[in-house]
Amino acid sequence: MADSSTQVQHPHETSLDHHTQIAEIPETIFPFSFDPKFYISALFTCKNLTQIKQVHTQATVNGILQNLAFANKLLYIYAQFKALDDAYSFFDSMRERDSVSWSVMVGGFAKAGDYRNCIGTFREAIRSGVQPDNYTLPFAIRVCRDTLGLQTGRAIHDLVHKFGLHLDPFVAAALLDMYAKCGVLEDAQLLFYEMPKRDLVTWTVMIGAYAECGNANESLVLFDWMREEGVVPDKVAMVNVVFACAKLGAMHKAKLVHDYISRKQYSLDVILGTALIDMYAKCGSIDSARDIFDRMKEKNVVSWSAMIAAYGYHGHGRKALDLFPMMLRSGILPNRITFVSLLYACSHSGLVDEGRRIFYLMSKDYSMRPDVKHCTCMVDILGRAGRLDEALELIDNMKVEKDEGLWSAFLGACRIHRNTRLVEKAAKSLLELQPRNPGHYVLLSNIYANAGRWEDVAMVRELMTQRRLKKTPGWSWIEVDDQTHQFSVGDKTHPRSKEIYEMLKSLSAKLELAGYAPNTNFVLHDVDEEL
DNA sequence: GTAGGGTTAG
Repeated sequence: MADSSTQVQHPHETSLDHHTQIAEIPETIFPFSFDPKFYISALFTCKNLTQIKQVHTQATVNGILQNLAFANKLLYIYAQFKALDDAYSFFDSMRERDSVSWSVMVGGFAKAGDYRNCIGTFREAIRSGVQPDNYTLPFAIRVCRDTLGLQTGRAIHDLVHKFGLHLDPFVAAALLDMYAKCGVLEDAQLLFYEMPKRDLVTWTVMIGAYAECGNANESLVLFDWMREEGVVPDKVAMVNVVFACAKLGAMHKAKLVHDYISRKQYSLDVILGTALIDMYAKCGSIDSARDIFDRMKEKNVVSWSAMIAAYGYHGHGRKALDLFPMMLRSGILPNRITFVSLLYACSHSGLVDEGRRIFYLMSKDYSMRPDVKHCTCMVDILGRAGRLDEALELIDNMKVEKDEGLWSAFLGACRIHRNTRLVEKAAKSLLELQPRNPGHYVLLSNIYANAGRWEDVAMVRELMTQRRLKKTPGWSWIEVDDQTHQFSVGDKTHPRSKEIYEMLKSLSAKLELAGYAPNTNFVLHDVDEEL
């Protein structure tokens, strides 16, 4: 293999600058050259696949392919232009490959979304005895993240340890992200606390990981800690912090974080802006959300959908619907999520006809076939309005697979309208769909209890015991004056528990005096301790 | 030859 620096220069190109030379000649004519650098420059001026192939051909004729630096660049350019077939067939023909060649190939498949070939090539690399490096590993790990391939991810983590790369910031960040998205926060924590030094991206990923896994409080703790260690957050870090506030629903924190963003003068780009809209809406301030929305210079379909959804869960169905034509006028096309948000807004404001219109509009005008989420919203809209038969008809005629959420929506409607026959049907469908979910058993048992069918209650309870299922109690929390308080059913752990129960008692008494009769249908037999 | 970012039903 000739090294380009020691190779005798060809007389034709002695004093030429490669870039100007390429720019000045017609595309189809290539001068003779035997210098790989010349071909590498040529590759980076290519505007399309045809030009790349011309350089490839010329390089072949002049024997440049033997040069590994050139060959790797050629691979890279093919991958950049998403010509993975060309890249791979060339890769296959290479007589010599180094870790760069492998990582370009693995990364090429990863970026093209070809997960199977990405992991396949990675495996091939390991088998062929190449040392995986901090370039190749993150690509393979991110595939595990995107495919939720925890098992493969763990196997790769073992490899990482074997090669002593677990403290590399690129590798570690990829692993943290993978564990968090696969829902095993503990694994992410272990690795994170093992690291003596963490860079901004590592901190950012971990902040996002905690929020993602439902521990947004810890995200904010990490955010403070990160700054104490002298790591300065950037915009991407702030998006994760904002996301954590949204998850937490804590207005006090939300304001602090927004103040911080304003103080640091991070410009409100479309992503940070959208995250803030969502945060304010979920923390209860629809006006602040709208304020951000109005101040955003650039808005895309995600920002519009976020604002529509925000009005939706604040019960402002009309305002949500009004945004739709405005969005269209500004030249933004709706996506599937926009329609979910619109339908959701209808269901929470009782807008039956509008919901129906949107539902038909999406397939008629935008050729989008409603998926199970759209159908669930529609079932919810019809069901809440008491049109249970229509809702059931929609379910029966659905072409897409039915899931838990769909049956839950239907079941909710049946309970509101006290339709015992349909309630049972829905609960049984749920049970069939998810036989390991203890919640569904409790639900069915409550329904039987309600109807006085005690034998059926016993049967369902027995089934639960047999299958070793136990319902885990839910928690709720509320933020008061920068303090988060959390509660569970029958919970007496709060320091002011006594006062809280007394207050509840007096509230119930007042409600009763005002003529309110609580609907105990829904709570019957929910918790054993209360019986 | 590398990384981390926003919206969605029940």
